[in-house]
Amino acid sequence: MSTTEMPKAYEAADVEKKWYPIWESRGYFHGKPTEGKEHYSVVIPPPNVTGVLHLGHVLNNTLQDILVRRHRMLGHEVSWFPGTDHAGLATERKVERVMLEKENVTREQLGREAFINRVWEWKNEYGGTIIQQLRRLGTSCDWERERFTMDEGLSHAVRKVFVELYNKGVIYRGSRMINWCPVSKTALSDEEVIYKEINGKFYHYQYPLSDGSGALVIATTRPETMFGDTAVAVHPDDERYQHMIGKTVDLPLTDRKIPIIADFHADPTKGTGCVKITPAHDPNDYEVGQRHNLPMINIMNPDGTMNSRSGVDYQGLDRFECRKKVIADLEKAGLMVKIEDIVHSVGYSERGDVPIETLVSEQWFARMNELAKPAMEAVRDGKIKFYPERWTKTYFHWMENIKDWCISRQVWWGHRIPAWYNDETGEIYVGMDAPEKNGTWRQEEDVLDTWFSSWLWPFSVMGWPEKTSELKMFYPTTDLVTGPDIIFFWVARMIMAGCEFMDEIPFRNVYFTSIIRDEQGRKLSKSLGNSPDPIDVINTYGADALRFSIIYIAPTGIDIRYSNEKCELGRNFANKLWNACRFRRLQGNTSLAFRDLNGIALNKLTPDEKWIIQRINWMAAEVNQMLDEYRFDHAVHCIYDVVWGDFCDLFIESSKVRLRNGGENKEQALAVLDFAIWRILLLLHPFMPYITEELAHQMGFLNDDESIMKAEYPTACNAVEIPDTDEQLMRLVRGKFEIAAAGRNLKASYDIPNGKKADYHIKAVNPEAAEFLKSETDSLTFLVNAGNITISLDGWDASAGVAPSVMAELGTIYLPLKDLVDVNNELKKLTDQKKQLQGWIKGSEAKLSNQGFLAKAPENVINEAKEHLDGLKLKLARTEELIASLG
RNA sequence: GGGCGGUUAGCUCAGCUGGCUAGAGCAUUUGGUUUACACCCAAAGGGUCGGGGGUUCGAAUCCCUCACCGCCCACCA
Repeated sequence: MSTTEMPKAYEAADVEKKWYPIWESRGYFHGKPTEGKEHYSVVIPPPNVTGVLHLGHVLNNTLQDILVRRHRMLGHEVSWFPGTDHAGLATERKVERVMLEKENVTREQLGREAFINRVWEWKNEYGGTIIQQLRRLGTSCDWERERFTMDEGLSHAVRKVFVELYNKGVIYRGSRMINWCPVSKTALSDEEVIYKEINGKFYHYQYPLSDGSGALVIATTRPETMFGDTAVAVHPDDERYQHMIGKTVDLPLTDRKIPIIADFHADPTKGTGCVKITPAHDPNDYEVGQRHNLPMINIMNPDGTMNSRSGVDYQGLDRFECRKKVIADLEKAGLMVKIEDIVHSVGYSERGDVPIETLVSEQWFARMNELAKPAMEAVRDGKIKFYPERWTKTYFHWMENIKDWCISRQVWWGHRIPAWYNDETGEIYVGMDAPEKNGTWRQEEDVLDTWFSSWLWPFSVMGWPEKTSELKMFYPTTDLVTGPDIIFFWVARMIMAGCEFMDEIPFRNVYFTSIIRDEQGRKLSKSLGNSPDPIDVINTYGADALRFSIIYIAPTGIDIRYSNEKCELGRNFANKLWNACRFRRLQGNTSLAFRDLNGIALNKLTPDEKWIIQRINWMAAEVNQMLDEYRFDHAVHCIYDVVWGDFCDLFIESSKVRLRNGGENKEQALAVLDFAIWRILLLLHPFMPYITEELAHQMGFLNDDESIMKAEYPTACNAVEIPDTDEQLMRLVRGKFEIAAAGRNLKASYDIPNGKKADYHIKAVNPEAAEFLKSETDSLTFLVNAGNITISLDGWDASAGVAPSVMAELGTIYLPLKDLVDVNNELKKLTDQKKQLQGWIKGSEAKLSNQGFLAKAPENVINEAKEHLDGLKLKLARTEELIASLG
């Protein structure tokens, strides 16, 4: 135990720096598979290896750390599997950008192999940033088990899964309509496309009939795609165009003729009812093309410029430049009819932030509908539970409509698809390693979608496909904590992968975190500049303060409005706790024995002491229950209220009397303080790991080689039973504090400084209250900072001077003020009070004379209502008495 | 178009399966050098619980409906 004086204010920085390395080096974070022990495990949602910590990570990882630390203290064998994600496209683009800025080199100039080496170098140098930042937060990850999605082991798992699914026919290669990002020049999955409402134009223009009998007017938002048109469609039942079906039109700006076809896709109520069909560049048109056997003309290069099929005048133009030229040329040709303003949604690439192109391309896909079935069942059966439960709805909706997953990406950084082509024979070989057969084999250039490794994470981190003891003891994991934004990307796919490859769900509970927004409700983003750096916050307020605050303000299931100032709450709380401990230290005699009330005769405890022990017991039960229900914010509120409101404001204050008096009482008081503090520190540790560890040592509760991390977590089961502690006693203690507050209130109302001692009289409501209050006179005198307090069953004798009063549960407290009080004022106050009481009584009586209420309300509610009415009547009587005494 | 969430004090939010006079923090006002803490203490003011309807003895809470805000999915040639 340190013997140095505790500073007046808690300084987080030094404490945090001190403890983390101690915990880590002593191996406290490491979980070992152990037969016969209860195991608890969590896998981290692996942050991007290029990432830096943001508040989303803070919330997410604090929640996991709370779960993990608590389970460790409950005596379970715990492992929190950490790691990072290679984040294919994101990382590739980041390194590319740095290379371009610093050396003016593109990845193409460098070549595939050299570029990949560069990414590895970059990863090795900067990839640890977020991992170090997580340590600052205090997360107790099992770092010995840290993994990276492109580790050899995990890559092996990816290849194995790919080969297996290919052999089962789940994975196939095919030419399909996909989402294409012209900036990243790669295919994207449907989930990587973000739709934005944008202001656009709706162009109406003519396609002249080839026989010269007139023209069709079509309407489109994308005129530049007309070079890929292979038909114009009208609805089969559309009267206006019946006679034209089967004819052809001259496609303007080209020398092609295209047919007019009848297809129900054409909506007579939209635009002109005529729609141009571009099968190679629009999903709906693709379907129409399939139905009518239309040719597909791809008119675009991978970078979004027009190719030679667009004609010499347009080829090479960017798609949006081309649009302008097409419009101008149509106008020149006199074919443009009108241009309308329109708001429509356009798909954007998540990474490139440019409009994507839908086009037909040769890609690798995974059929998901069969994989989805057992995964849906697992959630439907309750084997996997979602918190909040409503997210199951989103899950089912997606799973029921699941589409094939485009898993190939035209980037270099990632798991290269284990497929080889023989150009001579046209064979395709898919296997764990390159084919040894004769002939020239060329490996597939594409890599897999990042999520194709993430979906294996819960078992690949444990060494799958090897049959490891980790898998045996830690799989399935218990809890998963993640954001609802990746329910499709990750959560659903992990469930499918677990069911498919492990024949077992990957986790039992999924807790979906809130999304953090700024004070105006906007999403946090770098470009808006409204995304605070958590490391700055930690430096300013402390990691514990950040953790505590963010949980305190995070409602379950709805968005959080965050601002740095809100961390003051956690900082202030930490400081409050620090000073409560500091107060205890200043009393001397810290003893290890006291933390467990050893050597203290429990039957001699004072009512206050019994009361605080009960409160602590209650808090322990409550916190555990709240955490079992994943109601983190409630758990934190509960601790805050009991520690600040009950322990500091009431108990510590009232204990000062006993401490001052010394003797046996003092030792007992110290022991109860120690007991309360120790339990508070234990309960709080998962939320505020640093300060609780520091204080546990400062207070002498632990030896230097011990840690609060390894102590037993308080629960309802290990609560301390205190003799002669019933509800009635609790009520009396509460009542005493209430009277004290009433006494202070009187001083404040009459502008008497609290520092000035004043005499009081208390009229107790009954002999029991009188007896109790008398036994607590010292305490009351101190709490009110009174001179002299008389307690009896009689009211204040007004002949001795006017005494304003306040009523409380246990009695009425009078502050005799002689000439300082205006009697009329007092009378008015009391008359108002009387009126108010009469109003309440009237309401209460009305309720109790309501036959319906008496007949239908449950008995306890009726009894409570009666007691309440009695209480009101008593107060009214007391009020009338007071009025009479003044009159 | 379909789904989900939100609307309670000036602000941010509690309020569980309906049941005493709807709570907390911040902010505001007032007072305070009581031997832990001004990152503090004491006290005060402030809400017809988004509108309307219904169920019920009783509704912030359950149902219907409308409005507004936000998110997700589908679609918008």
